[in-house]
Amino acid sequence: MKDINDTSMLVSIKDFSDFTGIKQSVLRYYDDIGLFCPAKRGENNYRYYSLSQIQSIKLIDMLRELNIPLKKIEELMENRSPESMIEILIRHEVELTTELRSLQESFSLIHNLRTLIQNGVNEDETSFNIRFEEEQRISLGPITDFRPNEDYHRVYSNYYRMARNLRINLGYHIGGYFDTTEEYYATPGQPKRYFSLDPNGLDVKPAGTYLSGFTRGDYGVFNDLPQRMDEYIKSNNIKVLGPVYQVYPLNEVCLKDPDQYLSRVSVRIAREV
Amino acid sequence: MKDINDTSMLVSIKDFSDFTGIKQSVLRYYDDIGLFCPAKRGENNYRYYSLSQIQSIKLIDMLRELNIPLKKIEELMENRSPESMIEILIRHEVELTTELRSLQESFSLIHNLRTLIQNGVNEDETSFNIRFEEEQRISLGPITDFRPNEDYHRVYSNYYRMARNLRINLGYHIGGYFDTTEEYYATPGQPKRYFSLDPNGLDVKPAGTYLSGFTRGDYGVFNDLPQRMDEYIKSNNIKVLGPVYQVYPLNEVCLKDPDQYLSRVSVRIAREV
DNA sequence: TTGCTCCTCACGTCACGTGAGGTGGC
DNA sequence: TTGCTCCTCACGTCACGTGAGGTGGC
Repeated sequence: MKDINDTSMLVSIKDFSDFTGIKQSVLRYYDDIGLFCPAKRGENNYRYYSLSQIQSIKLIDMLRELNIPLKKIEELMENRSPESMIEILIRHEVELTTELRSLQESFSLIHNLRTLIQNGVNEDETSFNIRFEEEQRISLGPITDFRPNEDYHRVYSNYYRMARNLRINLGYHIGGYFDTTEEYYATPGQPKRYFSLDPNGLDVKPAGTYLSGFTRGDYGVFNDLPQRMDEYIKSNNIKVLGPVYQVYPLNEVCLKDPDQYLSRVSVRIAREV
Repeated sequence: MKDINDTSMLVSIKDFSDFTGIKQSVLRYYDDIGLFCPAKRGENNYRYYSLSQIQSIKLIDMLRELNIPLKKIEELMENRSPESMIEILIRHEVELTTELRSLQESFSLIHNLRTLIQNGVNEDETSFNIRFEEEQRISLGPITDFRPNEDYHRVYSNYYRMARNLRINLGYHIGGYFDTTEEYYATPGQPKRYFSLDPNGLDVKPAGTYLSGFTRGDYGVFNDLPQRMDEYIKSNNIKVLGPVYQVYPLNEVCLKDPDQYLSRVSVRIAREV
């Protein structure tokens, strides 16, 4: 007969693992390094955990999820007191909020990227299309300083360097911006500015009706898209309003062959009547 | 003279590391295992990364943050296509939302715990106090089946087992609940129910004025608190309204010595006139 | 020459995961 | 006896981190 008072609150490693979701191997490891030991050892050397230990291991697991090294956690649990615990918990409330913000950032980055790729995949890239587009937040970079006939490399590099100082998030897709279609036709490889599709950006690509055309090829390759767009606009009597935006819905993020990259050039136009 | 077109978009490992926030050692490691290689190697074997690789490494870093093994990520980048990328991104948008939810859960767990401990630390535990308390969500467990004079061990264990099936989160603090003060005075070691301080719980501890008393000691120890409370209520002519809640603001989570655990018993009363 | 960045190679480390081989209660 | 859970010990592994020792351009 066992002493009920002693053992009914004690559970085997399997049960404790089931209760808490912490793997048995992890529990054994924590015991080995002295971080978290079972309340009791049986005569057969079995580990027995008390139910009230659940809250402690949950706390340890949370601190570990916050990437605190086990050594630190051990130190902390060794010297625990209400005051020190409060201090630690406050610190991690703060860290958790920044964690949450960074996860939300990741989410919007992934979401943005997917939407962009889907746009590239779903479009009929052989012809122009006209569509209403919602307002989109972006980060516009400074005015570029292209020399005549210079390719994009130097200026684009500078954009990257400046972007860091301007706190422009370079994880988002980067595109080219032109003030007018004329500017685009004249120097299609030399955007007036670069911009980042950052949903927290301070600038905005306005909502409106946009005309979009496509072409395949590596960065800097625009083929005959400018001429085609000019002709299309003229022959359809389209009234062009806003700036021109160039993005690469399909680039090295989802393609290996640069010749297959897909760029889209879109310009805001007056709504058809 | 170097070919500007070839190198101006290329940056050293240090610059690339600075741009992206990915450590040099990590970049070398990714190159070693073939996950992410520099766009070019110099004649001196230096690694040169192209700026357009920033988006790719950002994506890789995000996938890694989602705990995807590098082997999988490599596989994925190796066979990347717009379609496969869209699929992966959608899957991780879903995972990120559950991640976000679990972080929020962690946050409320930590916040709850801290508030509880702070209550324990800040109170004058030698006397009773009367205070207004906000409504608090909780998860009430089923009615307990104590035998006469039985201690809490068996019943409390059963609560834990049932809690799992009832989807009560055992990470939150657990307390005892009594319907009336009489019930508490009669059997202070045998709550009518147990409950969890789960902010997503379906039950509620109502807002109102509460009388609280304290005592030190291990789980199940109540000393003379019931008598003291009875006397206090009678001699101050307090009108008792609601149920009695018992919690342990200071327990093994923040203390090593069980004799120092602090329990608080609070009961809703009519507001003083 | 000096300082700086870069390289490879080898070994360490952190937090486990995975058997292998054996015990013990129903 | 069988199946199940538990144990220890040793080794593997994943994703790096950390020198040691050496190169190369301004």
